[in-house]
Amino acid sequence: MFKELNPLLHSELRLAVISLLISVESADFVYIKEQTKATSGNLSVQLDKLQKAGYINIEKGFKGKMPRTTCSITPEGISAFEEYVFALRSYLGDKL
Amino acid sequence: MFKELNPLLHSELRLAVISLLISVESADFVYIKEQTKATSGNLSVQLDKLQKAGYINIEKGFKGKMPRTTCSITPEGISAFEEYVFALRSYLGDKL
DNA sequence: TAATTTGGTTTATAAAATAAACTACTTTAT
DNA sequence: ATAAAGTAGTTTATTTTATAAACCAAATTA
Repeated sequence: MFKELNPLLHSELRLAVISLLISVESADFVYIKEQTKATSGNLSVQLDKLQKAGYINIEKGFKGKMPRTTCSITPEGISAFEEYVFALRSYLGDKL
Repeated sequence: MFKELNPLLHSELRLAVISLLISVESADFVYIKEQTKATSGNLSVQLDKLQKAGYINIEKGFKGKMPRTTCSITPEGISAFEEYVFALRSYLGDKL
């Protein structure tokens, strides 16, 4: 009846991050923070979880002298997102 | 960019309950428990939250001698669900 | 009448989200 | 040169949520 919703993606902020990254080659911390309106702390924690799950890559470098954290989605991240959306349908009926 | 997801509905079990109730006139505790595969404790707690939010009605009665808890969705529950689905779209792009 | 089952509720524990505080540095102003 | 303010985050602490475990009352079955 109802399919399981991947708890890693069933989180407003993590879902927003994945949703953002899926349509773009990469995005940095600051940009993601702006788009999602997350606090730095929350974003930092959630990016970590997504990375540990293998859903995103995080690269740390510098833009000039300033630190820069760049994120991109992995193939596993893409398929996890697609499965999540598929599972969601079982909850939304014809609404979606 | 990303719309806020009503946290009361952004919960696997509560979403399943609402999803179930929206397509039916009413359903009792045992039926909801079966369909959602929830434990009694979890279901009891989540039904309470939905009721306190005004999203569902809970009627307690008896079927013969056995207690029976019957739930139905309210108009507020319906519109909250519809808004939730609408907000979700902002996360799902063309996937849905 | 003694288990066992049904239909739950309450309480305790674990996990998650969020916010606050902190670190390390850079830029700007004095 | 130094202090103040800003950038880019991380870490830690607190609150909130979700889940599970334990419990309760009544009914049914053996």
